[in-house]
Amino acid sequence: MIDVRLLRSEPDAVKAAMARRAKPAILEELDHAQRLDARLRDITVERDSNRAQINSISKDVATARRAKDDAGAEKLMQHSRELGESEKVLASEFDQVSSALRDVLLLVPNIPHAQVSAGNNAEDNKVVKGPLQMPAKFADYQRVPHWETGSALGILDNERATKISGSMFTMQRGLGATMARALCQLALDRNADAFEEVRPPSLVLTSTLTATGQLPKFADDAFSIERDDLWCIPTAEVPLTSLHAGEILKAEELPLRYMAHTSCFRREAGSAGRDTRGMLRTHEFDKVEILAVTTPQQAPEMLVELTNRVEATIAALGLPYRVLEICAGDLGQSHHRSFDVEVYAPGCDQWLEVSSVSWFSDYQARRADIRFKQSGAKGSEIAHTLNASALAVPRVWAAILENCRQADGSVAIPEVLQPYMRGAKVISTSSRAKP
RNA sequence: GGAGAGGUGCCAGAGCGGCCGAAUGGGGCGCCCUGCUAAGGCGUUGUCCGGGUAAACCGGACCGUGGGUUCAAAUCCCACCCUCUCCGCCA
Repeated sequence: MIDVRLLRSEPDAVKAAMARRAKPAILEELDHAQRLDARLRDITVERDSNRAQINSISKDVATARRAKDDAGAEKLMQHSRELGESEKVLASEFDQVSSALRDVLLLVPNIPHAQVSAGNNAEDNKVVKGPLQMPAKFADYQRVPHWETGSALGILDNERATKISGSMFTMQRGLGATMARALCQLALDRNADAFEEVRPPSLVLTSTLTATGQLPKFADDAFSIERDDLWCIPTAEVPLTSLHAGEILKAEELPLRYMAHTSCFRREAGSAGRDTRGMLRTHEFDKVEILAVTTPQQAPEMLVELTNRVEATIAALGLPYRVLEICAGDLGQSHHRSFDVEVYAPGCDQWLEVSSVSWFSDYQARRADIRFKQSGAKGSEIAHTLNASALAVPRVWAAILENCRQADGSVAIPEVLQPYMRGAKVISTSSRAKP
């Protein structure tokens, strides 16, 4: 959520920055929010002074009662009753306007960082690094989509996954399943030097999913368990961000760094029928997320650190990759600035987004009410949050199957993964799981 | 799932419907005393919103959450949430 006070004090600057998102509807929302805010302040002033009168009369009533002046007390009470009536009106007006304002603000996206490049959509995102580790030429045996290699080797069994759970679910088997787990272990180990490992709940409250920005706008993208009013997390970002919701942290404790390996659940409502083969788009997948809570000053440096960490893991796997900066028009709802790391998959001839490294400024923290306090200082400030996929399993798994496919149809396991795979160096038909 | 107890400030813990934003103790911070330490003395110690150019200051809100009663609610009533104990069930 953006700061209403900023909209109040510098509306033109806010609107100019927001216009870069290239979505005119946002500017209308901002106008609407401004009008509601002005109205809300008028009501607040009136309501508070009305209440002040009631409070003061109540004290006078007590004084009169003590002085045995019942007639005087009765008169004061009568007056206060009248004020009470107008308070009821003011209070309901206040509730109405403030919840209307909140509803609008929840839909308003974050303000893009000044350095975010201009652009209207994904086409305008610029490659800021790479491609790296890209061979001059791919062999024909690398030009095989992972779903073909996966089923030939018996490590991807989507037919049965679909039988069990319906479309867009996948299942890895044998060394395929082992490799999925190995990737997570690798990502955790590579970040354990600075990030505390957390195993958070996978089901969360509506308020938790609202804090990170998925609700109310993107309700269709999340699985919900209506009977219990719970939601399946689309990413560990959701519970990790809310870890400190409603808390006031000490400035000297920051930055806080957390990582978590969880399943992620996505309805992919807008993408039905897209990327249906293989593992590129699925309802459930595993991911290791890294997340930081920082002061505003620490955030830019953290953004660089997270990007470096994500990149280093992909580099260690030996995969071809590049880094893109997301332009203003393609920036996610909650994002202040972000970079995508993409891996090239020769079999399906696509650059696959394997991580989005994002800085949310105070947008999520304001929703989640995460603050920090400088020791000795009065008051508190809203914290900043940042996060990244340290490693999202399916697409990296797919990219390995395609990049590391050998002439004989087997897949060479990247060296950094081998220690997590009981020493296996290659996945071949001879290591095939029984049907 | 059943029965009972409870949720108050950084912590512990008190709180007849008005004099309670809240006693008291501990902790933290500041000062004093002391050669150092210990002990002691005095003071101070929440968050949010609005007004004010601003420090001062003024008004409002907050005692699990949401409603209600009342001139007035931490205190009374209702619902919900959470925690603890016991029973049941169980990976």
